[in-house]
Formats: sequence, C-alpha cells, structure tokens
Amino acid sequence: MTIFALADCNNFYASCERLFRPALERRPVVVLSNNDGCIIARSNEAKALGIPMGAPLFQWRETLERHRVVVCSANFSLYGDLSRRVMQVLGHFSPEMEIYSIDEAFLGLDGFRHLHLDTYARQIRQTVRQWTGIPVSIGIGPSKTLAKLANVVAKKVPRAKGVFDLRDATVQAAILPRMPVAEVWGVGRKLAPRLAREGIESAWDLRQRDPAWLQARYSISLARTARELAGEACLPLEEQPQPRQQILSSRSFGQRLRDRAPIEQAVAHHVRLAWEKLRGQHSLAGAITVFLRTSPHAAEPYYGNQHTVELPEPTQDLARLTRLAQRALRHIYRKGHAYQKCGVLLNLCEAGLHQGDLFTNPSNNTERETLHATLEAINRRFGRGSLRLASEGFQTHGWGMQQNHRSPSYTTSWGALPRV
DNA sequence: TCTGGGGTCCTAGGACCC
DNA sequence: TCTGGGGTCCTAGGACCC
Repeated sequence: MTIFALADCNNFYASCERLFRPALERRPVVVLSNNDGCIIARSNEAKALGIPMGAPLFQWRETLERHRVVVCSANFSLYGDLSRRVMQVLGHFSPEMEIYSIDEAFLGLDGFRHLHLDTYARQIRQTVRQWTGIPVSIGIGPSKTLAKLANVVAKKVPRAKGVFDLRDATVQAAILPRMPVAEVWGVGRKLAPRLAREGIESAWDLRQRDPAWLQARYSISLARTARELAGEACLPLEEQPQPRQQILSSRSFGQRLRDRAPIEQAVAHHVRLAWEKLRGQHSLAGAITVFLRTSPHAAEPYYGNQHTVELPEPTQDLARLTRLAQRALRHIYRKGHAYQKCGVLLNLCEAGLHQGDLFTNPSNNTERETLHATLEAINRRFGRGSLRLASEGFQTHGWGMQQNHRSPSYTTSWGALPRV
C-alpha cells in the first residue's frame, strides 16, 4: 500500500496576514480578491460568522463592520514567499513531495511506514508552525483522494488536533458514510446535486458504486475518484511539475472602461506579465488570445469576445506579441460597452520541439535575446516594470487595481520590513 | 456602485479522411 | 421511402481545483 500525506495550511492567506500582526490573533480576519472584489480567505472566527467563500465584499460590508472583522487586500508576494518557506520545511520530512498548490503539498510516506505516522505527522505540523508561524493540518491515506478527505477531518474534528489517518478500513467505514459527497476532491458544485438525485449523498455511497457504471454515466474522472475512495491509488505523486501548457494574465479593471485606449494599455500590460512568466519557464508561445468582456452581473446585456492569433513559428518576442495582441483587441473591441475585464492567454510550445521555416533569420533571434536579457537585467535592478514598452502607458489610468487594505510586503521588500 | 485569477482535464460534436 | 462504416483530429465549452 502506498501512503500519501496531504499537508494543507489552515486559512492560508488569513494566517499569513496574522503572522506579522499578532494583534489579529483570535480576531476574525478576511482576505479579499484582487480589486477588493470577493472574500477569498477567512480565519476560523470569520467562518463562524457565516461568511462564505467567494462572497462579494459589498454584500457583507455591514456584517464585517458590526463584528469588527479585519479586512485585508490580497498580498500575493507575501503569500508566495511564505508558501515557499512552508514547502521548504515540509521537504525536510520526505524525499517525495508534490507541491499541489500555494498552500498544499502531498508527501509520499512509503519509506516511513515503520514509524508511528500519527506521531510523525504531528512532528511535521509542529515544525512548520515553529519555523514559519503557519498552522497546517495533515491527512494520511492510501490514495490522494483519501488523504484529502483525511485532511478535512483533521481540520473539522477538534479531537483530531490537526492530524488524521484514514488508512485503516474500519476507520474508513466509520468516516466515509458521514462525509457529504461534496467534500470529496473532484466533486464540485454541479456534480454534487446530480449525484444526490441518484442517491449518492456520502463519500461512502460514491465508493460503493461500480466504477464502470460511473464512467458510462458521468466521466472517467469520477470513476477514478470512486476507486481512490476505495483505497486504490490511481493518481500518482507527481514530483516533477509538468510544464505549463498555457499562461494567462487577466484582471478586472479598477473601474469600468468604455474607450479603447486604456484597454490597449491594459492588454499591453498583460502581455508583459505573461511574457515574464514565459521567459521564467523558458518556453515559446505558439498562439496568443486576447479576450474582453463586460461584467456578467451588470444590468446591460453581456458582451464578451475573444480572438486568437496563431504564430507562424513559436516566439518569445515581447514587441511582436504585444503588436499581435493589439491587433486581436481591434477585432473584438466594440464601442458602447462598459468593459470590466480583459486578459491575454499564451498557448505554449515546448522549446526546441518545433520545426523552423526556411526564411527565419537566426541572427534576428540573437538580437532579440540580447534585448530581452537587457530588459530583464534592468528590471531586476530597478524593480519590476521599471523599463517597459510605451504601449503600456505611463499611468494605470482606470485599469489599475483597487487595493484599499493592503498589508506591507514584509518579507519581499526592504522598505516594508517590520519594525520591532 | 461594488461579484478574483490562474490553471487542468474531459467530453461532445463537427470537420475531415478513406 | 430509401442515404455506409470506421476512424482521427481539433475546438469550444464545461467542470473541476485552489
């Protein structure tokens, strides 16, 4: 039997905000999405007030004020840095680790089966807490799906004190029937009600169904989930992160935009952000898509559109990508709408795998490479975005983000070091 | 007034082939 | 009235994840 552990940070973003502001301890804390739009993280105290995940801020403002909830704008450079530290500590405890998201990692514990794993997990938890200040919970199981489910128990049941082991069949038989199917990894908003109508209400119900039947009626993924719930490890630990297939940069505007000019700037900006990631992972873009839309919640009729330009040969050329993106924008922009959001999507090709054509001038690429490297060197020295294409504009006029409650970037910016 | 951003995978259906 | 059979590839859209 393979053994998986899932370590998942508790209320990660809220815990990060607390780290440098101990006064927030035991107080309800929420963290907002970009543009201060939605609530995307809540401390336990905030959850207890009934604030749901993803709730629009404006609908909850009154509750937040009444209970003196601490409201924070998202500070992803802080969370990213703390995540890196947590992962580093977790890495000490197993040679097999898959970083699954910003606040979660699977550990392979096969080599540790001689240990009392409950004790070992408590040791991991304690160490992460002591070395980073972030609380984590740990679930253990014979498959990733069961480890995930064990983690839910570890968080929810006070008696578990942050660690739960779901390897034992008797324990599974006791827990799974009480676990709503919606808690299962891979069962979401749409699937849960559909399953309920067929009498599948608990994780146990799902596990009892014939995988072949589930595959025919639903999908191969759900069949796999049922197998995983039965203790069969179908999903391997993926230690090597797979190369990205696409890179997306998009954001709501700080306010609604009607004119094309500021949208052009925002598009140029997104091309650059996507390009930075592209360079970071040494890939090439084979196609670029630009999309633009109005708010789906507005009273006016919705308009959304997108346009894709295929590149004759894969490229990393920032100026070229920007030019193509502007052309794509012209295809989809219509006068008269109050736009809410735009974005740029790069479809990637694996570098070195493409067939060049007869007419590409290789010396041209060297020139571009020098230009890109210089651009990056300057921005490394003077700060991100110090040097950029003029098409981004000089001010983020109208499209810049709203962030009215941003905490300092304590760990990634010299100017924001905490004072003691 | 105000509703996130960044991903992956799967499926259905159409276009196309012989 | 009646209109093959077997296959591949691509894309859009949907569902899911955090």
